[in-house]
Amino acid sequence: MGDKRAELEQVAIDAIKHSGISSVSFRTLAETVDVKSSSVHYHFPTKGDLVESVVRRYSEDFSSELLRIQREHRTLRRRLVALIEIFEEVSADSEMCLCGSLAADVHTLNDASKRLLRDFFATTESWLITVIEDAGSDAIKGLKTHQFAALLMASLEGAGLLHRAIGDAKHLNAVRQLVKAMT
Amino acid sequence: MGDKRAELEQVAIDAIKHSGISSVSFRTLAETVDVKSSSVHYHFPTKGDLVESVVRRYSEDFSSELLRIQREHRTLRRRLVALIEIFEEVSADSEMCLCGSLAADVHTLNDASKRLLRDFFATTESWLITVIEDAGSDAIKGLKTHQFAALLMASLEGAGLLHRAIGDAKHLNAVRQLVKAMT
DNA sequence: GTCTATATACAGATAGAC
DNA sequence: GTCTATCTGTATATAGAC
Repeated sequence: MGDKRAELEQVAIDAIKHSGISSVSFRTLAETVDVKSSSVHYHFPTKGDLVESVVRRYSEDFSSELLRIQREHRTLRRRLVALIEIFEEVSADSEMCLCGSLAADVHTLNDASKRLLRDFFATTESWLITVIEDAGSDAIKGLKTHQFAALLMASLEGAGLLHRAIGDAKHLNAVRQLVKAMT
Repeated sequence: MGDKRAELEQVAIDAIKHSGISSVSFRTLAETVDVKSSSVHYHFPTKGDLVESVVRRYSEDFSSELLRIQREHRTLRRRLVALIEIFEEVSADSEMCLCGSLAADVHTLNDASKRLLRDFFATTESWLITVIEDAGSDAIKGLKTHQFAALLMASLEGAGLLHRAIGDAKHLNAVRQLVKAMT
């Protein structure tokens, strides 16, 4: 375990994805990586600093995944299904999107983290718009491109939330079905 | 203020819709209705009892709204738009669906409340299936009835979550557009 | 970088007087 | 039904030794 800071970030990310920011304390975090809570404060002076770091890291990793999808898949449908599969894999571990999870507790976040959350959703929707336009569409069955992107964003976050809460995959299945029906 | 118990429930409901269960404490609740926290414990022995009561009350009120929509509107599209408008009104107050808000903190709930949450989503989706079938459809543009219902449920909760978090109405607008495009 | 020790605040909950 | 007083646990955060 060379990089304690990175280790702490990863443990925090998993905990937030699993049960939200309120389940992350400096004490539990410290126990998991086998240090004392004051050592966690050495790496992250305040909880706000910790949250800021994990959102930044998660957003970077997620953007890389989006680029990988664009590289590995050529059709709109396959690209969208690949995105849905990311959400399905996270749900299979009883977790959800880190930013969706934090969105539920936005009132506890500092301004920098709020901005990073906004950026995450904006960036992901921009990617959606790009791959739709890349397929030569400016509308999908009556929905403008930006509306279809917003619908997918909301559906994926909502389905992820419901899956984590009640353990049912049907909502994510429905999103998958929507994509198959509309592309 | 005759009924302190009902008053406490209403304050708790508003707080949960606005910022989640973690924002509700016996102390803040007590101050809002001008009693002491021990008096809140008289009405609700534990926090679990309080949550159970508010979910039950919210679910009953919501079911009444669904019945009202069925009474006041005749076409599928108008009924679905009326449901979306409920979510839009809540979002306009910077709040979201109580059960969607609690879904994010499901790990803090007792078993009874978890069951009530599940029931809320199941009941609402059953209503959706009923009004779709009532319109004579067993599928909507490639989606089976139950899949379209699940998609709407996830979209509405997700859009409500995102609206509360980042203050943008575009996701709920997209759901409205979906309904217009598909009915 | 990590530790011990501690400050301070707030959480849920209970006992017993009125 | 509501109060005062209190218990216990946990949270974020800091000072200072090693």
